[in-house]
Amino acid sequence: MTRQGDETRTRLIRAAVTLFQTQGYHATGVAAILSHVGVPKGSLYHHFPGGKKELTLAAIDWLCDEMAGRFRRATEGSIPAEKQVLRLFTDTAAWLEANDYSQGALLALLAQEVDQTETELRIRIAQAYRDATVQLSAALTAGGAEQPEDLAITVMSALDGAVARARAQRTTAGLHRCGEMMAAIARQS
Amino acid sequence: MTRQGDETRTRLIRAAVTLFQTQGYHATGVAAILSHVGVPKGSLYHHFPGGKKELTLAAIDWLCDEMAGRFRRATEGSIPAEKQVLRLFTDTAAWLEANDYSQGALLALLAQEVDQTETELRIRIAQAYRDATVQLSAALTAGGAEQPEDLAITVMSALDGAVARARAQRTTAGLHRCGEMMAAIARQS
DNA sequence: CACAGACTAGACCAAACGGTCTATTCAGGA
DNA sequence: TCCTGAATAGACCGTTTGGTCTAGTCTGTG
Repeated sequence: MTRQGDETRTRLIRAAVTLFQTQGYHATGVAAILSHVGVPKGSLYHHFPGGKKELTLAAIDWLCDEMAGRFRRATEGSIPAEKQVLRLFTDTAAWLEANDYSQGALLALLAQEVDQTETELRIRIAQAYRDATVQLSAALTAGGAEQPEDLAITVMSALDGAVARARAQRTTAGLHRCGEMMAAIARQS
Repeated sequence: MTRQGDETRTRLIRAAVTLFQTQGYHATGVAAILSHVGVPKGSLYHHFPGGKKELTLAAIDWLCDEMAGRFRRATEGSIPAEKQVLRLFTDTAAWLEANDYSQGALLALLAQEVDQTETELRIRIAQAYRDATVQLSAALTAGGAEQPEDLAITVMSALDGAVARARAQRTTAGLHRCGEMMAAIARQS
């Protein structure tokens, strides 16, 4: 099997995720991704003949897997839904602070940035939303939530929106206040 | 007073808001804004010597005024907070459908797209968030909410996040489900 | 050792980007 | 009427964009 090749491939994907999350899709040129990885153009178009678009699709898949893993891990301990929700917000807040607000909510970003005519990308993003919802919903069910799917959708939406606000204000205060309110819903539902 | 001039100025701002909302900041070139208004480059740089950045600042201010007006109007009738929240979501859903999901949550978009080093823009966006929160908070207080500010932050965040999801999925289902959950919080808080 | 395919390397391209600059048109006051 | 400054008009500039293409370099296998 290709060793060096696969390594380069995943490094490109991870760089794309990182850079898309910091500045968005359109602001991130392929040159930036390349220089971030330290790889010439030929490599990118070897691994992703479809160019930036194909790399983006791979990046969405990668993110999807990561979110799924994160939610699945939350299920294992049978933590109460309320705790799960609260932790989702506090963890995200800590993550934002740790990287000085340079990262963000990738799905929400792409969902709004990507042109509606780019059907392939749009559908993949929609699918990622669905997958994440299913995973989180399962975790919340295990945590005793009553309306797990509605709760999952609401929590994810609030989280995405709160991340955007936090980045502009460079404070996680709103994220924490939002998290407590959402935890309160989880307690009663 | 300049008549034609001011007209062109506001048309440029409105076009910027519309286009930023559909494709984001970086995907919208000045040429696109110009051709949307039907005005040559000279006019833009006459009214906004600072170029794209200055136009964006004006666009944020414009949006800020519109949001403020919208929330202030909600205060007038002393509508229960629960109804206000629900209507915020249903109105937004209707708006999204009406323009075929071409528009979106501008503040959230800019907050995540704009580089952290662009301090001036970032601060203006943060200020817009604050202003909107104060206005919505006031409306919710008039509607009998107990923790109006926390509720305002949470509702705004959920709304922004739900809009992003709705655009990717081209459905307002999530928006409505999210809206009902948020209305439930408003009822109890 | 040799060869085939995976992979790297970067020069090169047309198009589009934000922005500058000069020329021209237009309206209102002296 | 003439003049002045606001406003329009668009050619033009250097840079950067995503993408192509041709060479060259590894590496595992026969």
